[in-house]
Amino acid sequence: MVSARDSVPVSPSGRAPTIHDVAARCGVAASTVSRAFSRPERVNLATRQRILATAEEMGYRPNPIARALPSGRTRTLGLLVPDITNPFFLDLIRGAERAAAAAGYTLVLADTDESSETELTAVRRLTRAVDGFVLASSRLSDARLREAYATSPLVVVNRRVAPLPGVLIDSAHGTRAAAEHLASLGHERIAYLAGPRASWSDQRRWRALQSVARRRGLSTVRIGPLAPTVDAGVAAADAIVLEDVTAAVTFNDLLAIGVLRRLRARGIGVPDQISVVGCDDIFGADFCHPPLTTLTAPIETAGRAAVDLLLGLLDTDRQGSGRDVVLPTRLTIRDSTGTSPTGTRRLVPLTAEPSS
Amino acid sequence: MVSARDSVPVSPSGRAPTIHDVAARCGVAASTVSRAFSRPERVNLATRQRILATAEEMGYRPNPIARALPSGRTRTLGLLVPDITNPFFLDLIRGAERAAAAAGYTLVLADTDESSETELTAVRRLTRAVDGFVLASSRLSDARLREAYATSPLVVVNRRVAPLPGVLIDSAHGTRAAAEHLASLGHERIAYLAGPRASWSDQRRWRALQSVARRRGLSTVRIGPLAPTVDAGVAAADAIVLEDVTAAVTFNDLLAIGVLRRLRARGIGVPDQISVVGCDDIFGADFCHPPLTTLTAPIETAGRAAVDLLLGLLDTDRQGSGRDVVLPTRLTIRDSTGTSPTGTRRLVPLTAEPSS
DNA sequence: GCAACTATGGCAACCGGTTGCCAAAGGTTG
DNA sequence: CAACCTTTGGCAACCGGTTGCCATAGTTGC
Repeated sequence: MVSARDSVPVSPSGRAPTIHDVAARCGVAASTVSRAFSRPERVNLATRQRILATAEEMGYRPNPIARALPSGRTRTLGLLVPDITNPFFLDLIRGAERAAAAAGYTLVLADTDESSETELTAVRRLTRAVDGFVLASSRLSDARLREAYATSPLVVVNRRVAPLPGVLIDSAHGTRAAAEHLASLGHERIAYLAGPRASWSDQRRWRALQSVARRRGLSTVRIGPLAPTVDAGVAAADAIVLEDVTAAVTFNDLLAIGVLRRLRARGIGVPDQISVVGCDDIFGADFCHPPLTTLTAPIETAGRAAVDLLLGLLDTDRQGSGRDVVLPTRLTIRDSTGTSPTGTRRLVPLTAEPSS
Repeated sequence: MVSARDSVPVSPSGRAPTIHDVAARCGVAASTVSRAFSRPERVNLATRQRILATAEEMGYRPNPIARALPSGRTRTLGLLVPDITNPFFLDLIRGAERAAAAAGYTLVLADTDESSETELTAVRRLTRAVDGFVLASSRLSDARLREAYATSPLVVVNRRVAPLPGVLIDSAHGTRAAAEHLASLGHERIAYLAGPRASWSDQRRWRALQSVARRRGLSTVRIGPLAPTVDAGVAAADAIVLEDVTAAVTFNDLLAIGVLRRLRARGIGVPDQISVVGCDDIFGADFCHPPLTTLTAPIETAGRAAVDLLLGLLDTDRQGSGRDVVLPTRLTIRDSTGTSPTGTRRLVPLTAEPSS
């Protein structure tokens, strides 16, 4: 009714009202007020309503810090990414934030700056401040990760480390599809622009590419390791040209976009002279020029899955509800790939893969 | 020396060691251990070193929650954005995260989903969990914002609300430059794709555009309000065509990219038939097709400035160290603007602006 | 040689909630 | 009507630190 009442916090001291202020005003004990909020069935309905009304009137809000102290649970999750600059992580953050919000959790975000030092420091600093961690593309060693896992619940993304639950975007299948796509377009020599040395997905991708290359009699050349950035792609484009390939598959879209940019600046036509395949399908991949053929990765889903996995770990009821989550990629063909300028279009039918 | 020692936490109970465990092991009181960390000069050097060594050996880490309770300071800042999906906020988050990290603060991120309800809930939920807020493009009413400001330190971005410190990216000057640029290319009828109704910058931009239009004798048409998304841009492109303009200025780059995409799909040449000017220069604006002429906004700087302003608010020593921060935009000319297909190229010299 | 001062460490209250345990009140059953 | 059960609320300890105040011991000054 009185608008001033529910907007301005009423407290004796002028500071935010506490459970004790409410209790005093209601003539009950603080514990009863506490229970009125967190354990309604332990309090008489009438008493409870009186307490809630008074609390509302006084503008009382439970202090999350005080609440977290006895329980040790903050309803907060830590998300650590190596580089916020990378739009890949934008999608991941988005998915994680949504899943966290849906479960009533808050997300704490930290950029580890591609440094395992910084990452470790961040984990230590946050350790009792959050209920668990999602480490995306962690730069920590396997040993360090296991160690951290002993201390707090933790899920890794894009890593496979023995006992830790992880979310993996497996581009092996997608990479094979991309390689077959290139082979069918007559490409015979393909460059692979490799990502960071420690990357699990980089290894998967390179192996998948090679397996198709062997079967199809293509030759491959690996360029890298490269930082997963546009600038590195710009620089690597020249290396591609020197290698005299007709197609390039890149570790991620940022590299591919860099390559596109540089080739364009040099007047080298894409896909007329060189075909380019990216990976991830980040924001921008569909409207760059030419629109990028890429492996579409369910990044947002991965962020969501990581948080769900972590929440499962926290929930003592359904312990170990699931270990790893493996998400597939699929090939999205746009305009950056075309028939090879040298080879003739191969119309070899795709052979069924051995199911090993 | 013994590697197991500094990695495995040693505690009597099996839980993480506390200040009391360290104190017991050292034969001192808990308060002394506390002081050894937070008030070194109050403890004898020898005692202190003994305590630190023992703490290290036991793998003791201060509990940030327990630390925050008496002081009320969590060394954590809340950053609320209406839509993480928007790359504009990616840059803002990046800047904010960096500034926070540099000051030893942690960032809590929340997406308010373009809803003032959600935003208010998030503020309330986080209120005692963070030391202050950065509200980016807040959807809250002025009254609510002032109310929140009474409760906790708070900085707004892209809003101007009487007593609250804010960071503003003022595109008025940039918009005038863009309008002059279009005028000099012979455009006489310009569409403006408006952003959300409540947007402060949207109003600034529209007014700046109109002021140049009046001076230059151009006609303008306002389309919107529009959601600041690619999809809205796609839809708005058709409206632009119907309006029979030769140039369009958009509220942000997402809209511009949507417009570009749709015009391309319809076979309408940019800039041959229609020129497009975006705003913000987000990731992707330079490699879309054609590369977008846009107002480059120092978004990351804005994020950084917002956090710095907030930290200044928290720091009782240098209270009110600065109120608003206004950051300018500048016109970045790329390939989405060109001479008007109808008008002849105007070579009217730019008149000096009245300095009012 | 004694008063005054300083350096150092301990005690205990406190931050704002949560929760185990107990007591009082009221209701039920035989 | 007594024995017992259930409901409800209070007391007090606790979560893990921080900090004001005090006690002790050692140092300095006169």
